[in-house]
Amino acid sequence: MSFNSDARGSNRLQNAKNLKQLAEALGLSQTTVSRALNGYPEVKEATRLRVRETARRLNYSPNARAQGLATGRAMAIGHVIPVWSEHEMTNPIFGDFVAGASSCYSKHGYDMVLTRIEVDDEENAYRQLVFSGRIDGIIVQGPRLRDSRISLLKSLGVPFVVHGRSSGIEDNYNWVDVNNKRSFKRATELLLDLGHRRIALLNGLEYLDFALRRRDGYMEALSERGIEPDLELMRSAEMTEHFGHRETRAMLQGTDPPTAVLASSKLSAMGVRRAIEERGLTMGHDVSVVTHDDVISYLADTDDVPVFTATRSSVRDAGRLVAEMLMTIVKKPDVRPRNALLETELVVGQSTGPCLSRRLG
Amino acid sequence: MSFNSDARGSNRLQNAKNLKQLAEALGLSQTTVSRALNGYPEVKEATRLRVRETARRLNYSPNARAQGLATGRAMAIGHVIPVWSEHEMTNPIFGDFVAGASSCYSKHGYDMVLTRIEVDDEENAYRQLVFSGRIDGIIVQGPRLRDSRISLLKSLGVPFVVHGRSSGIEDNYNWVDVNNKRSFKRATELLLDLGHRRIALLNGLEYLDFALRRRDGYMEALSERGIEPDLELMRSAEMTEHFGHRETRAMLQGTDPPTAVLASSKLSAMGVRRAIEERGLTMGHDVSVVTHDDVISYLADTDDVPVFTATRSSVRDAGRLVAEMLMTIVKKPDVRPRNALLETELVVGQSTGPCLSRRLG
DNA sequence: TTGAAAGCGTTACCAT
DNA sequence: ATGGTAACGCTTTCAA
Repeated sequence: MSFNSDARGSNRLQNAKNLKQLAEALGLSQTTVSRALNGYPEVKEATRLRVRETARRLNYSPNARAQGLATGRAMAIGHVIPVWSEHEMTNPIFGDFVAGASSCYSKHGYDMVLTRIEVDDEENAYRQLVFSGRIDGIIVQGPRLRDSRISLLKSLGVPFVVHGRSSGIEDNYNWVDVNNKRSFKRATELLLDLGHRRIALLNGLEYLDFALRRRDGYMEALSERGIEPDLELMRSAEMTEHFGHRETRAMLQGTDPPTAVLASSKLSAMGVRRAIEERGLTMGHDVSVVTHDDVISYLADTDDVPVFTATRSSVRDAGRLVAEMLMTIVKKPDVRPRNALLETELVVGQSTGPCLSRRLG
Repeated sequence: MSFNSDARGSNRLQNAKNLKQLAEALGLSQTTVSRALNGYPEVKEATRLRVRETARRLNYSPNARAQGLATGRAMAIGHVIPVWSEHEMTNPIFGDFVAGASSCYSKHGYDMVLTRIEVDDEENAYRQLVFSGRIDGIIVQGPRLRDSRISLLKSLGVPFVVHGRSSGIEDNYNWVDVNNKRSFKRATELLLDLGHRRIALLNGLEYLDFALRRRDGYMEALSERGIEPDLELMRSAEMTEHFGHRETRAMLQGTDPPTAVLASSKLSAMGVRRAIEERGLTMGHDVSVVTHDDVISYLADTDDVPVFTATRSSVRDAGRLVAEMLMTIVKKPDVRPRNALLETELVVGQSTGPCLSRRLG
């Protein structure tokens, strides 16, 4: 019946699975169709419209692999989750950070590729990732002290932005960071001003650079007031609820317990709270707690109650910012390294908040 | 100077950027090298070893785009973040779920591609994603009532697994879900057994299927005890801390406040707690709170204190399971639809826990 | 056991 | 303004 359906109604095709079919249906060459679709100026406006319309009607959508092969661009950014053999290191902030970053990418038409990389053969894995051609740029998470990835990625010639910094690296590189040292110094000073002398620090894993900076700030504040740091009050591990609970309990059972706790994350602060309440003590009365998530700004999230927690949106903003920076570099690779130091703001309302209320001494 | 460097020291190349160069360095054809690297049986073992060694030495790594173009496989799985124009819907569980899933993918050598899709033109976006060839399979998150994506993806012929279910869909499809209805029914019954009659439900957005199921369970438990549900006590929105705080405060200010709150997420439960304490009431004494994250099992996370929270690892396990299922389907597309209903377990320790302690009546 | 050559779906260069 | 054709880097027949 429908013999020769090709010659007669060549534009009555159901679907165009590739450029060739679409071009045939239109009676145009692949070249022209490609140009029309990609907005090249040399194509007649009428043609462009007809091409667009037909492409839509035939449900055509380009093959990203082939596009990438031809252009050298992958239209995707890689985020790497470092995996230690011991612990999995799931960053509690991860979700919001990713949400912010990916919203930026999608604005530019980019995708986000998540890869887990074993820290053991990191070098090889990054090399493979870069040469696989799946990505155009990389976000480096959780930089360590003198992190070797920075020089590696530089030598590979791939655009990258580091979320955080790596102490001990002389080279220039792109980074976005929070002023961890300053904010922990200020938080410690705040507690000192309130009369506290036994201030505990529940820090993240101290091979991560941000944790080192936080400890520095804490130590500096103490030493400037002539207070000897007590190693009993300085604990460091993955920032889980369990960690906060365990260490706080241990410290409260000690001979000279802390009157304040500086917790490195919201999650561990929850554990701190639990330990305090278990002991029949009251938060903000018997023991003060200051939380610090890896954030841009500390905000009171309602008008009348000051709380010291990372707002979800601030983390998202950090993701967005890092991504935005990478986008500009990817699109214009010859820009010089840039960086942004986001000052942490401690917003303290009334001293009647639930966490931090008691003035000692 | 180094003219003809190609012919003389052909295997003294620094790096092989593609198969061609590697083959030249080895004095073999691309075909043989490809076969050697991909473990085809017809290649001599000595050759394979030599090829592997040289590939390593010359830092060769295959181009995934070209591989994908040639094989039709992308070695990547797509996760879609649905975006409503109004709110961004960042699932608090997202991070751990992704961590679990990606650990499964990496075990199989797959990557994970995150895409944001505007709910407005969902159909088109999914179609593009599939035909772009960037992915071999899709994880569907946050299914709605009679979710149209299921039939769409089926018709597109792409392997997919749904995290959750969609009520009203007759078709078979692959899914992994928690027994939301049953667990909320049991949680409600638990509170009823303790003598509570005014039980509030802080539910997630009720166009999401899981929230509907939870409400069903809550309602069924009430009706079986002959209790009329009070719409004043049933609130539904995105599960944020702010939501928990706002609604709880409103309810506690009402004429007939609840004596117990069933919160749909840990985050909103934190808000509930804050509202309770602001009012000078005590958790577990004046008001009981049961939290339910979207989890597999409810576990007491220490030996001596029962708490009703989602453990992070359980969410991770869910991600792993969903991914594992998709992997088997992707590798063997002709398997029949399968699904898994993960029973929620309520572990209740002593009734002396911080959240749920008071026996009324 | 090895190799030559034809795809895979695009884009980009060079004509016209 | 449009078309032919050669890349892009790999896998996979088909031959030898």
